[in-house]
Amino acid sequence: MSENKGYYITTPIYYPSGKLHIGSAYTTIACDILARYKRLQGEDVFYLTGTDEHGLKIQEKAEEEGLTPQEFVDRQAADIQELWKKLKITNDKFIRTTDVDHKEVVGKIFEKLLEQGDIYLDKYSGWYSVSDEEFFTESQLEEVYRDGEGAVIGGKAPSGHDVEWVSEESYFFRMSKYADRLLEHYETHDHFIQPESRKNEMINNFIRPGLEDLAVSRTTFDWGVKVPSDPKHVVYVWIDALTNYITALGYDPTLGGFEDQPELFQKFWPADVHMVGKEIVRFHTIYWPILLMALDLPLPKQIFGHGWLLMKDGKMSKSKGNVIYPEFLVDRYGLDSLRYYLMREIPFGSDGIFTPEDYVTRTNSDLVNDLGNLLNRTVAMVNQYLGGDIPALGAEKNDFDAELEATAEEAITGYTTALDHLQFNVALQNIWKLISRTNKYIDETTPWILAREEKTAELSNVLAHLVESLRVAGTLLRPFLVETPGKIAEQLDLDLETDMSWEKVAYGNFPDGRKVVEKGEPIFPRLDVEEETAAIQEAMTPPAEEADEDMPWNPEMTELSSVKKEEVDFEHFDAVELKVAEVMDCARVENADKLLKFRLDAGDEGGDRQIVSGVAEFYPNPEELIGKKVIIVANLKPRKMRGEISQGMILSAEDEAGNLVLLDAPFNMPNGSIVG
RNA sequence: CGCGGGGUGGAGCAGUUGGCAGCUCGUCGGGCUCAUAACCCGGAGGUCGUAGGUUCAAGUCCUACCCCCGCAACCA
Repeated sequence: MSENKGYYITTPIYYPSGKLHIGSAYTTIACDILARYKRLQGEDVFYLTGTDEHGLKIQEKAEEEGLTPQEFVDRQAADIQELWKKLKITNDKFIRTTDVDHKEVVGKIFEKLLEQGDIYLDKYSGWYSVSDEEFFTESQLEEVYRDGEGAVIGGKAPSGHDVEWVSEESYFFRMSKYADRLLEHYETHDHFIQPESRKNEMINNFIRPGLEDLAVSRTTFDWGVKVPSDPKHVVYVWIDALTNYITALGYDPTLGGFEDQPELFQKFWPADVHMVGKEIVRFHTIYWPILLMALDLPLPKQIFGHGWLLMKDGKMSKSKGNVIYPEFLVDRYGLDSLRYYLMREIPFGSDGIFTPEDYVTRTNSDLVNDLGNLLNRTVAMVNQYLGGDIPALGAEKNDFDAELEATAEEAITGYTTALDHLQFNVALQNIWKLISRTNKYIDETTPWILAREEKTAELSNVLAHLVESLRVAGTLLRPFLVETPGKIAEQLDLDLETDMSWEKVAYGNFPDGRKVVEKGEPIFPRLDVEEETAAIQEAMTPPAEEADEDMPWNPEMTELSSVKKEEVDFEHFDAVELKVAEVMDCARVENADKLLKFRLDAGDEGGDRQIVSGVAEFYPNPEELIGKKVIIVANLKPRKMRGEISQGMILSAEDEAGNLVLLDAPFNMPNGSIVG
């Protein structure tokens, strides 16, 4: 804090292959609050967020939509920036890995590491399937061919395609070289990884077993930064994406060392906090620091791996129909309600559960009842009893006053410590302690009785305490809520920037001679719990596709949009042999959660065949399937799974939610009947 | 014995170095009337996953087991 440096905070750069859900908004809002908090305290803050726009998946997505990758990411990045605008995110820069200067520096960094010998060219040896464009390890192969001496000489990929031993060129980063230094850094920097528990996970699972050298280039796709000295290679995500944190500040390895870098970089690097989701802690606490060591740059001060926002039925996913998008909540309830909920409901660092009901009740009880109503009743009383003139605190202090003031002081210190430790929910709890105490104070001092009895001095003192509590609470809320503090200021005739500054946060700084607004409008409208719960629920359920009713049906006009795979011609399809088979027996496969093995009569002369299928979770009582007639792919190449041979595949249907059902064949069809 | 997280009043969670089990919501009863059916007070409700053990004392330490959730393996 005493350093003469800026405060640098980053979110991960998001992968814009689809629409961002509320989880990314959660991270970004958290960082925004931290950024606003530090700015409020007068620190010079640089807040960075952005997008990671390269890679195979983007290339594919773009293709699907008939766009070039660049067109695709341009649109996606614009959408995301639109969202951040909507959430009033105060990032100082939005970096895109397709930015020209970023790409240029990535190339330079790669070359520098290559020159230094940290990156070397080698063969990525493995079993490669040309049609899948994918490498497999031996254990991943469906089938392994061996020669007379037992040496592996070939095999088949899970897709059934032949694999060949390919030594694909790839550049590698020497991770192991830096492992000891990394461990030492962990030990000497207690707060490097937060929360603490994630640190041991990293050490035990990844570092101690030994770091493997990291493949940092690919030749299997080309949407990315080309390696300057070897352009058939594309720089893979590690070096391309992680380096955004330094390229955003203008880092350029060809300029020289730290002292030769641009001012912006020298001012803000190393980052104070890299905020990341727990799923990418590993990349940020192992690969990234090692990369920085290789570049001879200081390491970030802290990596904070926060938890996930889960839904009642587990992880959010489109197929479960439980995805909630932030836009909806903002449009319906206002931005502050969303920001409040996210930061209040989830202890930062662990997972939290989103439910529509929670959202509504939390908003009602905290924002509407406690805070909104407190402001409303206070303003009403000042108007009714004092003609709107805000009084000064009385000279004498009774016990109620003292207790209220003490609570305010505690709230301020509690809030500060909490935020310094990134405990957003605790910080909010502290503010609400003050708000609750103030509501209680009204009951204790009963200003309406004081008014009736015309005890003007006492009454003024009480009301002065109310407005002052609101001023303090409003000030503390400034990093969290973007509209509310301003509304409080407005109703209490305060200037947000001067009267509600961090310097004046301490109790007792309410300026003299102010007047409340004549009619204090409620700042948070009350929500109807049932109605709103239902509304959110509905927003989470994907709408059914709407049919275009105006046009007469013309099948030729119909876009076959439900098709995901490439067209096949008839011959290829005809190569597949489908048959009716009867389930003679069915049981679980040992040591496998998802597998059932079926003994099937498919009319084979040699007897029954066995097929292993990953449907165990949908058929908890496998024996019930006995006697059922199913449809199988009869000429599929046999393969072993968990040691059990599988001679074909049983057809099944799967809905969007992942529910799976085996397809029935009519009972009167004899076993072995051809399907086609 | 693959790795990790977790099991605390109806729901969601706190519980630091072992010392009478707390918070928010809900619920029931009361108070108040300045306020957005709000606010304030009080009650009911928990053998802290199970079984052992250490201790004067265990949600908190030790052992075993059960269950849930991620990841990994495995889903043609």
